[in-house]
Amino acid sequence: MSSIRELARRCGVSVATVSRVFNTPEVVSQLTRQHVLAMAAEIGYLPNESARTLATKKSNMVGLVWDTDHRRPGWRHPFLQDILVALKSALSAQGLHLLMLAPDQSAGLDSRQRFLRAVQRHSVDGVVIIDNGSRDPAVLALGDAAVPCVALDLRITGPTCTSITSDNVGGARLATQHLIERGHHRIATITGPARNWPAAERLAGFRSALDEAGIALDEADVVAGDFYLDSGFAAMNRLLARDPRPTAVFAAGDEMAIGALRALHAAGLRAPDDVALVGFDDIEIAALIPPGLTTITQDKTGIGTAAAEAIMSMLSGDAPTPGPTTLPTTLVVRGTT
Amino acid sequence: MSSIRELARRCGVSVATVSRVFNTPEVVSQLTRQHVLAMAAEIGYLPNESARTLATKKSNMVGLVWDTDHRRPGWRHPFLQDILVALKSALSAQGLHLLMLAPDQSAGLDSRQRFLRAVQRHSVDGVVIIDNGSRDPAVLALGDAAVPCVALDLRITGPTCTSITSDNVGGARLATQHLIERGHHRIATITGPARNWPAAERLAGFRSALDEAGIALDEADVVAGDFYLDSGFAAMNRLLARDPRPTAVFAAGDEMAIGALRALHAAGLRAPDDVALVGFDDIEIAALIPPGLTTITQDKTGIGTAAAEAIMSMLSGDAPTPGPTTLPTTLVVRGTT
DNA sequence: CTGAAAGCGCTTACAG
DNA sequence: CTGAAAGCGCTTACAG
Repeated sequence: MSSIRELARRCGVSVATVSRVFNTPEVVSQLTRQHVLAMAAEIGYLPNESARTLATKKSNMVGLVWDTDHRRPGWRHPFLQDILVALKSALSAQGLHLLMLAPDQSAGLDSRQRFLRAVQRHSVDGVVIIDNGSRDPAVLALGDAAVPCVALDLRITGPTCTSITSDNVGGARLATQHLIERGHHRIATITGPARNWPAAERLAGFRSALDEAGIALDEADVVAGDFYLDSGFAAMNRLLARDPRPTAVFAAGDEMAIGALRALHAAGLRAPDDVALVGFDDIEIAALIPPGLTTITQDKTGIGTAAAEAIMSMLSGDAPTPGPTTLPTTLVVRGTT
Repeated sequence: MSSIRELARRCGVSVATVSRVFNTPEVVSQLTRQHVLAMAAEIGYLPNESARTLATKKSNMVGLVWDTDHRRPGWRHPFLQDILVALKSALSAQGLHLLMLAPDQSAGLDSRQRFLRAVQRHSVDGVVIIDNGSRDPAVLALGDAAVPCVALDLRITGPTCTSITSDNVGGARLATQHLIERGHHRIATITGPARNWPAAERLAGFRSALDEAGIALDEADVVAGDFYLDSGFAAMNRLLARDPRPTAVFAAGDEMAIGALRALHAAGLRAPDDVALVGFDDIEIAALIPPGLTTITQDKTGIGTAAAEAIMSMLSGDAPTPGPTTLPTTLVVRGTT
């Protein structure tokens, strides 16, 4: 609460000097430095961040654009919490705060402007964007903000923008190849929403692995889900209704895989004997649900850390990585294959 | 980027007038208001929040104190994400941003000061504290900040502080009574860490329900876990080693309950026939893991919303609710009982 | 090594 | 309904 002026007065120095002991201590004499520091501790002086931001144009805050409001009810990022922990930890280690922005509420804005304006008003040093799972890429307008910007699982363009995502193509290929190695040659897939970037990549990886193995794909074996459990259930039911039915299924997300597993059980079938199943994500449940879901692991902590590093690298003047940064995925074999 | 001065100049009015059209529009003539607004849109003027905060001492930011760094590795709040979504949504609806604070990095601070200082420097309008699961209540110093403050699952004192938690006593009683109604009279419990507030309450609820039913409790049937899966596994093994063994177990957290279930299976036993089991939390897995975990539901969204409401109510001048605000818990019966 | 002064971009009594 | 002016709490050339 006590201001720099008060502290300066008590120390008999100018506010400039006080400012220097907090910002460029090496430039002030040891004696005055110690005096100022001691007095600061005594009266509980703490520099006001708003004033600093106003004066320096640097806020030490990274904006987080995460649209919790326009979501379909029930939407839930499968492992956002893990990403957030890693992101916040890495940022915190550098003294950067993470500002979860509320969309600007001015009347007459389309949703894609609301976050952009919130970003601009707050002098954040950078922004990280998390896929909101909505069909409306409200958020892409942020490419226009002249601020370092990293998007997770979302394509974004702009001179200060970059993206981070898992190796979805590679992961899907691993999953598919694993099924092939298990001897399957009639392999179906349950996909995510067509316009979702990771979903598209996983489908592409699936196709390419099949192709490479010379296995033909019946398009009726490609059934669309929406990443939610229920859609996996429904999709598996459609697959089971086929005659003959596929002997293996690659579900492009663990939640859907678990829905698919339920459909199997409901039909009196079991994995892997009747149908082999592999998922994608490696969420906590995957290891816990019997017989254990074979799946592709995303490096959740790595994603959060990479996002922080991308921001910080741009903050220190580097150009953004041109293409998306892709994190390795790995196969973890459990009971369903 | 264009400042209020620039906009004023272009409109031929004073900066005071421009400020008024954004803050108290009803006080300026319709004509100038429209003119200013139009010009603002044209040149892309947006008020600078740091400057506003500096001038008004109100930041429209709520600080979030969530210590991701001092956690034991692997610690993971079982449903923080759900709380966060609700909290952020409710805050956003009122135009409040959520600032995830990095602890102050000044040398020579003990950890309990770091967050307090971060709070003080940022002129946040309020702060919400999330239990960091650490034994060191680093965070309790925040009771000293002269700022509205709500803590989740954590006791905090101070003239501007209040707490929010689930009805842990009531929930534990429900769980225990349910077991009693199922005919059990030898009921054990797996507890959380003794100094954890919800853990203590759940144990108290468990005891009181037993008491009320005139059922004696062998203290060897109270075994301590730490809320993690592995501790549930270990605890159940200890319980199974008893002779005779308990016929029912109340685990004070779902993760531990799932660990307990695994221990059961590993011993070739099943729930509910050999041992009945009820958990606490109702995390996603509870419904998914066969045979379905009977548990106590916490209102995760309600907790986040209540936190936002408590803050906002204090922001509008109300005194903090004196005691902790307690959210109802409910029993959901599934396959393990 | 230190100080005086201007400036960062806003808000808000105070007059009119 | 509007403007001139002081003030919010800092930083940073510029001099010395």
